[in-house]
Amino acid sequence: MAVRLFNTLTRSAQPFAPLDSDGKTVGMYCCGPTVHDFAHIGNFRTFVFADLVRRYLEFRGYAVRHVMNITDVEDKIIRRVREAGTTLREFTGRYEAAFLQDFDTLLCLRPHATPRATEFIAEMIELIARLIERGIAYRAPDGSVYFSIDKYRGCGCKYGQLVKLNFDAMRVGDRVASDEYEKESLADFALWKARVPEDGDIAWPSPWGEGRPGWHIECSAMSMKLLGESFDLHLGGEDLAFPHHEDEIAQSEGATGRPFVRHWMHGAHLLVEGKKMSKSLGNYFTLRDLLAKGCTGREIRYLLITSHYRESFNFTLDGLAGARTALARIDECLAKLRETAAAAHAPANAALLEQFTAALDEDLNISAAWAVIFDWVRDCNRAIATGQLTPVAAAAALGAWERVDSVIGIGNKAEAEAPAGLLALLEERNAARKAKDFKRADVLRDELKSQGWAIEDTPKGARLKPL
RNA sequence: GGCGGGGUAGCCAAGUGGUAAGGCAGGGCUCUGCAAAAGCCCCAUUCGUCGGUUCGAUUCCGACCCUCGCCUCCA
Repeated sequence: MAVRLFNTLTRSAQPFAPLDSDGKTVGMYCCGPTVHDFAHIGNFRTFVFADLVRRYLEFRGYAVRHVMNITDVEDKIIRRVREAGTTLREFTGRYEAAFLQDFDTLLCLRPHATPRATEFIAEMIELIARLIERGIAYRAPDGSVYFSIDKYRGCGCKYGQLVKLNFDAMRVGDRVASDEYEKESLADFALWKARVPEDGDIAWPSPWGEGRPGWHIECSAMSMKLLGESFDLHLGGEDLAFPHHEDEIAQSEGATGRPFVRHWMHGAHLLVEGKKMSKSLGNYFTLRDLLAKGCTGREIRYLLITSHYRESFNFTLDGLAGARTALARIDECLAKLRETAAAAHAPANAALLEQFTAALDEDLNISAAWAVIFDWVRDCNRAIATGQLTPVAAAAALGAWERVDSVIGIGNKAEAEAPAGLLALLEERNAARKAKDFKRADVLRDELKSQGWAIEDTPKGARLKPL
């Protein structure tokens, strides 16, 4: 049994096998954020998807080296730095910190490296120089350096590996014109952008004069520097397939003459309330907007990984409410398992793990995996309800859950401890109930409720739960 | 216009050439002083429409309708 993953290069799911001779080490690169604003929920779908890929490969025994870039120089950033009258570092530092905080909130594992574009300018210049040396890139009269798709093709390389392209039928829109500098050919793209007055002091020296890198070159330079000229996995949102990833392939393979990435994976976008997210529709949410509505990172993470990564997903506030209920069901089950297991120990239950693995091995069929998990929850609940679950069986179930959770990463709900004063009120209510003074008991229940705690009367006694 | 995804219950969402997972919502029941919480059970004769292939189609093929994305800012 092998992990099968869909590869955009072949448009089919294929068995995953690392390039490394040990068969264990995996290099994985995911296109990270452009730090010009707070990231929105759609951005995070991609990062949670990448986190899931990494966690699952680790679950399957691979040693993953996960790299995610931070794009901290780019047109929009430069404009906003100018508008804000601040420095590049100060501006991007603020949003980078916010991004990483959001990343943690969503319970994503931090990549092993998060290189900033501005700290790899030398590597980018070196890569561009190699392309010029090979005759694939050229310097335009304005001082910018462009990648020549014609020359690249002339070397026997293929442009258009990820997306089927028909350049003749391509619509030439306004956006092409607005990005036009002095390219030889329409499809050529910038490797190095010559400094213009609007750039202010945001520029670096290079053999071709002052300027700044084009957008695509950073990912080629940083991924190859940190993972090698050929590596296993490259991930990103589906919109990046063209031109960003196509151009990355061209730059990298054009410079090295070697295959760049073996396996490309693209996450689909999400809709919000059935529509494309847009500020004017009022369905544009940053993670922070959602947290302000009172939901947790854990709930958002759950919702983002309830559906398959290659399907567009409809993110709704209703769905978010449902996420809370669904997670509570899992939490309840786990709490009861822990109570039943007590001090017992046992190896992880194999049945759950087998089914879970079988589901995710098929191109990360997470929906099928959730079905396995919820079937398991129901089975556990039934066994507990009928008193048939032994402490050893409960411990085995918990052992398996721990493995499952290493992949889905929803963890355990933080067990909030009620303040002593409230516990005293709870005791008072218990006494009142015992004395059949239900009026008094209900008053105490309301009092606790007004302080944000609900009473749950269980067969084993009353307990407090935050509302 | 070119290319590529989708349309499965009230909502979200898997899946298969042999008769439809799971979650949420809803309904019933158990527990409870009552309630809440929790648990159990129920909940699509049917998979966008129309044709075709087949013993059999939601699944394969064709046409059509609707929808989303990419086509050099983009997760």
